[in-house]
Amino acid sequence: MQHWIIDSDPAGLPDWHEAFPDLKLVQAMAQVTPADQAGVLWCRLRSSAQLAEVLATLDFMAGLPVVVLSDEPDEALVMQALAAGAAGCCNSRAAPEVLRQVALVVSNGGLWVGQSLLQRLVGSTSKVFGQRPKEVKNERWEDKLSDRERQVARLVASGSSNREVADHLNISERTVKAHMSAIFEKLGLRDRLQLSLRINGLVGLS
Amino acid sequence: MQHWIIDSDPAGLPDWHEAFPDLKLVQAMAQVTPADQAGVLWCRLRSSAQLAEVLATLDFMAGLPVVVLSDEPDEALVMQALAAGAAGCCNSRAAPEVLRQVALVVSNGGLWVGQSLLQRLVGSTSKVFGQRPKEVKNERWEDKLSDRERQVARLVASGSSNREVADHLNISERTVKAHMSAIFEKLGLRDRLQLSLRINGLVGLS
DNA sequence: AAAGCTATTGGACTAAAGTACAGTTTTTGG
DNA sequence: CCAAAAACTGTACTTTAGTCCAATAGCTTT
Repeated sequence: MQHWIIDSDPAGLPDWHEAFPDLKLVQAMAQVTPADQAGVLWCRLRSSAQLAEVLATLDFMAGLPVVVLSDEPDEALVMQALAAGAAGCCNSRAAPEVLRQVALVVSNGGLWVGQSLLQRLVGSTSKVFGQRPKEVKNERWEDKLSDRERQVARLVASGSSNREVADHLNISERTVKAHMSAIFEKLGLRDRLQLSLRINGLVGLS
Repeated sequence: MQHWIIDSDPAGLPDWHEAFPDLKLVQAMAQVTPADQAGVLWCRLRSSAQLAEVLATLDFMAGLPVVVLSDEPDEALVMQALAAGAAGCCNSRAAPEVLRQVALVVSNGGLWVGQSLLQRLVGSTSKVFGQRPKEVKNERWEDKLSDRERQVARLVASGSSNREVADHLNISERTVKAHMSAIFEKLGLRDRLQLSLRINGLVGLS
């Protein structure tokens, strides 16, 4: 899966690189060479004026689903983007795992709609929105792990082998294993597949 | 993760058992013993009149998210269910992998909204809805696998080990490995984690 | 300063996972 | 009926994954 991110800032955001180690960060549409394989095209909007420009070129991105990244997304923007053919719209500073989840959904033909928007669409003060999130927040996996463990967990959950994680973080494979054991212990899991389900399980609604 | 399904039919549907091998199928609310661990409570509606009855008891199901199963779900029903505190509503005859995906979403505090409803909520004839699904359908993983391979793939993708799959299907572990090799070959994958991402990747929108 | 958590790594080991090669039986379609 | 595909199984092997025991070093809290 190939990820193209278009942003006027050549450095992009750190989380992007963590979310997609093999990301291609470019400054203009023209630099996007439509690969034959599957992928996602992300466009960061620096101003709302840019929206029209971006959406106008969506048609040229033949196979790739397009996700709009905005620093201050509002619901109107999301609606516009979706109506114009984008597969989703989310905050530029979304956590790496959220970005990966968005990628999973849109690369399979789905649409990504954030929970806040969905809440307005449904238009009710559902008990679920009011209550469940709190219960769940008490057992967010992120809170149980150290920074390094979280980093390892994300890479593994996205399909990397221990060897690949080790190379990517410049540590020994042995250390990766140590982190994995700690992760399993802390989260009460059995293996990396369960970890993936735990981390990627919260998909579809941000 | 414990799954309780309430249905007046003591046998339930075959797909339910395939989706959740360790499912607890009961005939009445009273038979649901709220386990301390995480789980999902599924209620099958046999008539729309049952809706009020079911929703009235939602409050008693302390920790468990509730998903309404309907043989003929319509958008009004889904809206009612959500507004009353249900975490989702889907077709009783949904495919096993869809059920599992619903489970993943709701057990993590999310809401499940089907694509058709979302489409109406968004209220536009988005290009994404019109075009992408067709492209994607040409490479649906289900179409590339045999019946048995599909069955194995689903179990593995939901976190089962080879041994567990073998026991569940009453075949040798060796046979499971054979199926796995065939699956990897046909789908061009490397290991079971990639398979899980491929299968569970389409999450959040049915 | 001592205690505790985190990051790091090593050796050694057990257990799964995955592959290669080879074979039988059953099912399916022409 | 025959051919092809699918299902099933075995032995043997290589590679990952995961665990156990042990150790060093940095950083934080009491």
